[in-house]
Amino acid sequence: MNQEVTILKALAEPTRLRLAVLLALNGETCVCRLAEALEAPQFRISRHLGILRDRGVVEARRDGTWMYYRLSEPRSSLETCLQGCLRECFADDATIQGDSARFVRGECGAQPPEKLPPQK
Amino acid sequence: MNQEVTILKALAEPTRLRLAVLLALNGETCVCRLAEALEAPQFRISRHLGILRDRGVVEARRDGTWMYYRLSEPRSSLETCLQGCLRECFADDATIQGDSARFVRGECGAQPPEKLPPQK
DNA sequence: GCTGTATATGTGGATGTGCGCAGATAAGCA
DNA sequence: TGCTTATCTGCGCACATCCACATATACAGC
Repeated sequence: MNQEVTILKALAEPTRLRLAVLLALNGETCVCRLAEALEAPQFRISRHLGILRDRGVVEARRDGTWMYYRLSEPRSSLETCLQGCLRECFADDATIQGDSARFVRGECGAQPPEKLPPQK
Repeated sequence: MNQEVTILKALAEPTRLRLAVLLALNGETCVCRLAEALEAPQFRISRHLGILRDRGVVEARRDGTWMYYRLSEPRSSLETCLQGCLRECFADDATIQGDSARFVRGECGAQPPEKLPPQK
């Protein structure tokens, strides 16, 4: 029960929900691209990714200077269900559409060469 | 997006999550039975049901002195998905099992005669 | 009207949460 | 070593949230 509440709390915040949806839709992504997509200052993105990681929603991988975040493997049926929601229930949302459009454009100056494998 | 965050916030609290699961599993229920099942003071149950109603998660019906609460019809794909989670993802949870056991026993002194139709 | 039962709400206090700023850390490279 | 880029974090402020207590409302029956 506490675990479930923790996960719901993690997603019940606009910045974190947008990050989780982007990661669900696009797989492993670096912080700077996420900051760009959300048009939010990098320290805010980093802070919220830290919270998501703390609560087991995402995992991180360092590659040189870059940090790549992705959704964790679900550890409960609730997590499985919620990840399904993230992928399927936000297609119509205007904010998410804007985030995705900026994500695709990806003006993020320094992309490390040929990384970013599509997740799973 | 705001709507979605509002609903997640509504469920991201232990008392409210337990209430929502009970309503998802048992349909329309009066406040006193919910208070019994959760072993929580009535004013706390009432307050949280008010919050859930405020955010569109549940609806209420008055019958004399009693108030009956039930889950609202889903208004978005996220709500549909979450109601599925409420029904299916908490069977193993110890807290929920305790709530359900007390709910079935239902020592709630005054039941209004032959009400409580199974939901939907 | 008055009384009792079921439910809701105003209040104050303690705790939690998100924000921005500024500065810290970490890795790559000259 | 020192400089740059990418990322993280300590701090203080503002505001939201949860709680328990006490009180208020709504209805039923006398």
